[in-house]
Amino acid sequence: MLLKIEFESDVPIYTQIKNQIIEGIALGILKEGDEMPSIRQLASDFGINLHTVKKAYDLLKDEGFLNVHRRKGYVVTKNAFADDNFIEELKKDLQPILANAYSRGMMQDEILTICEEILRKFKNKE
Amino acid sequence: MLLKIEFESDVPIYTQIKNQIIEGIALGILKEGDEMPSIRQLASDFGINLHTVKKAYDLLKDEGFLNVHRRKGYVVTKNAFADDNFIEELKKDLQPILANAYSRGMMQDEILTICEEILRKFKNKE
Amino acid sequence: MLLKIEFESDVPIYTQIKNQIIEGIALGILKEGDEMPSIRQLASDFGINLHTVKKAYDLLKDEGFLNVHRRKGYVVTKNAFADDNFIEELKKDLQPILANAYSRGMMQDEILTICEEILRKFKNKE
Amino acid sequence: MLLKIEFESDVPIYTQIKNQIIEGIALGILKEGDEMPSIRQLASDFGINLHTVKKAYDLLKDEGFLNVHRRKGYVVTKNAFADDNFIEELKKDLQPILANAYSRGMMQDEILTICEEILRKFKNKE
DNA sequence: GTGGTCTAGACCACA
DNA sequence: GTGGTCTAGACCACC
Repeated sequence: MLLKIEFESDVPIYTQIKNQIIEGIALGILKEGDEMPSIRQLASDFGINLHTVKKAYDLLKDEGFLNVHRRKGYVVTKNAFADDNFIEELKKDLQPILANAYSRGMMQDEILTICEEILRKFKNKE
Repeated sequence: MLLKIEFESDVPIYTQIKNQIIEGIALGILKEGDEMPSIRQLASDFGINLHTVKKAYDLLKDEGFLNVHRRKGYVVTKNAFADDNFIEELKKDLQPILANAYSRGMMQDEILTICEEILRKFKNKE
Repeated sequence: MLLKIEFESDVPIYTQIKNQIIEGIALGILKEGDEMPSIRQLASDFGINLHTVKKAYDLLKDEGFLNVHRRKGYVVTKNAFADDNFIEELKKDLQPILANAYSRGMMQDEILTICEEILRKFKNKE
Repeated sequence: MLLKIEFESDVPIYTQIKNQIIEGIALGILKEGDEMPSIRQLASDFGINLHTVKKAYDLLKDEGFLNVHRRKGYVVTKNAFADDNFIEELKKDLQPILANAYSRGMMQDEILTICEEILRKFKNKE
């Protein structure tokens, strides 16, 4: 699992970490049961503060992607599921992004192809 | 064009305005040449600050969705286009959202269908 | 709304704050729409750190008892409801406490009476 | 007596052990005079540290639920009783839990019924 | 060793 | 003014 943090980005560091871990799960790089690097480890690896890492981990825990094991620390889990609420949020998140692409002249198919490309990289479910 | 502002959203108000105007363009509700309500008008309609509306309008101007006309005020334009930079950004924006949906157990097809649904609402280009 | 913090308690300060706010809602002292004191305000009132207060507020937000309004700050809301998950948790929380009382020789009725007393203080729903 | 330890719970393991033993007593599974498994035994059964088990046992001893017998090891006893202090603590523990349930829209009767259900499982005193 | 809590203080985004 | 993010560093609980 290789994280890449952009310090100049306007997206918060903890969000970058969170997103990349979720992408790691989608890509099959991170599997259920995998132990995450300790908060302090990851923080020192990237030269960031442990609270920043903790916030990312805690959000992932709240969403059901991580669990805290009393001995192993944070562990990948898969309790997150797509309920109706999530689907609603998903649409709300996608809508402005897709609208922007469309309003810039892209065709529906072009946009769909990009979505497909991204999804194809994700590991097929066994 | 009906704007709906959620004061308890974590999305900044100026972003909400900006997004909804872009969506209005995608949906065909706002067409090239349409005059936007004045900053003062819109601000007082929603009981928000002038600066907030101006920030949204200015961002839209920077992106090529609005123009400032000396007499008519802000006017819908269509100078925004999808260059390589934008496509890169688009992918970067979509990736974490799609990964999240996928990691929650949704199938690629399900996710694509949602994208398609959203896109279908947008007005076909004449 | 009067908060009382016990610094020598082994229950974390942010939990004390969180609990008392929930009790305030149950008692009818805090009503939907009420604006909470600002993070900094409450922190300085009690001589504690603003992060501690923020953690309490954020937990309450996650549970649906508070919302962040862009102008008013944290506001009492009532999105929290008792789904099956909550009921499960509730039982899991109550069980050891009630077992302890029972194992110390209290009769079922005695224990129930205490629960009733506590519940009776809560404001009847209109 | 079957213990079940959740390593990913936020409840400390020694507390889980302690609680389940008290519940065992309430349920009548553990009776006065019963010999507990040895610390070593229990620790190795669950792959946990000796100190963790010892801490649970010692706390139970302090509260009057266990006694140390020179030969038999830890033995169930029933010296624990509900003095005024305990009743105070009991109320303090119950209040936030019940307030939470109530603030989520449960009716007083619903909550009481749950308490009753739990209590009913406990063995009637002979 | 791990995570959990709390402090003190800085700077930024938003309205 | 509000909350949001990040840092640096301390001390504790648990295993």
